[in-house]
Amino acid sequence: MNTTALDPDALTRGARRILEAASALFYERGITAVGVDLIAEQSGVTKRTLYNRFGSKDALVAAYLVDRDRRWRSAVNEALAAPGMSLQQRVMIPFDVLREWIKLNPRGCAFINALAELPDPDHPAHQVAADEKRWLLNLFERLAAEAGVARAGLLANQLLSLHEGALAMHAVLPDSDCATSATQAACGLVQAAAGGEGSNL
Amino acid sequence: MNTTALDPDALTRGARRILEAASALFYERGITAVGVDLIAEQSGVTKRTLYNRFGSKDALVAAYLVDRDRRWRSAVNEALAAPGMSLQQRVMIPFDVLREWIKLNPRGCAFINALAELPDPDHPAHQVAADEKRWLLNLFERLAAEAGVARAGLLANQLLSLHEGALAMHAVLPDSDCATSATQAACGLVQAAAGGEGSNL
DNA sequence: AGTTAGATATACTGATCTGTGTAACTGAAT
DNA sequence: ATTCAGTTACACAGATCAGTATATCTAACT
Repeated sequence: MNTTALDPDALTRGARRILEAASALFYERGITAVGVDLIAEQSGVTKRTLYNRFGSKDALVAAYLVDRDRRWRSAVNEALAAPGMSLQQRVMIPFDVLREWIKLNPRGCAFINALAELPDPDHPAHQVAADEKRWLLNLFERLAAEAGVARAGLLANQLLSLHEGALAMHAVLPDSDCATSATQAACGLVQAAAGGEGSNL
Repeated sequence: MNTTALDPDALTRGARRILEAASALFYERGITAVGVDLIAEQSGVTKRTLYNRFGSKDALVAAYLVDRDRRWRSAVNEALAAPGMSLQQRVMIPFDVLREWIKLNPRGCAFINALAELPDPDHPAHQVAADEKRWLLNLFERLAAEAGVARAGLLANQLLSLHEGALAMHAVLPDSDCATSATQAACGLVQAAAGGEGSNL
């Protein structure tokens, strides 16, 4: 009920276990296909506790997406904090994170998948998904501008499509290794836009 | 029941109306969220007829995806038949189709969306989705090879990610116009890979 | 010691969903 | 004229699902 803000450590023990179980189940099996009874059972918690903590399944879905967004941004921000990278290499960081991320998340983008099941634009999931993509888009633009790219907004759009496409294709054609080839393409686009000539891969 | 092959015109009047209604509803609202009662009502046909024609909801879902794949391939093949295009321009044709396609299909890729809701890898939808993506991947590779690209397989992978990413992003950030910027990026990649220098956009 | 928040246990409601049973109707082809 | 595939109308079974009711237990904080 009070978890709308989803303060990182402000969750009770039960709420944390519910969120962990729900995250795994929602991502692996889909949101509509997973019932609250299964989530309660998998998290070793009563359904009553689930409703006491989150209020409704929709609110739990929103909490799942917000938490996932938070974890993903943490991974990107952590990689951005690594020292000794050129400005052009820094633009590529989301792709470096992506290649690791898909190893543990082979079912594509959780936000795209959630929107597929939740057509109502007023569902909180839509805002969370849009925020996540816009955050990455803005990050690409900022990093591109810092690397001296003239039309950083355009390049950011292109890198976003490459990034999201590679993530989605891994769920359908995991053998095609789109993440690696997309990284190479992104590298080429960045170099062309920045006017450089060194190779980063 | 006999519609597993989905012969184009071998459908009865009722079956065709069911498939049309199901296609619109599944794409716009999601598969699990749409019940067979609603499909029957929207198509002006009895639920009994629906089960007589398609046997089960899962089979109807498979027919929906196969039909959609067929319509999309027709659009691409039609564009490929247009005369007077350079070999490099031909590699870009799926992107030209995409920019038109998303105007009537703003909810992203129906196959990606379906997989999000159907985690069972044995569901026929998985095969249909994989076939659709592999067909486009092979088409990109063939067109790239015809345009004189050396590593056509690598370029095809990159173009696929760009294409699918733009399609997916249109569902989340429709204002970002990823289809146009992705087309430009694809154009640049094709030119760089083919060693040419003319602009196609 | 007493209060209180968090959690347990279990049964239940009401709605929805996929799929079936049965009987009758329609229209076209043989 | 008869046959037969396609369809209608409608009720119903069986399962699942989100969410609630009620009463009890536990552990920490004051």
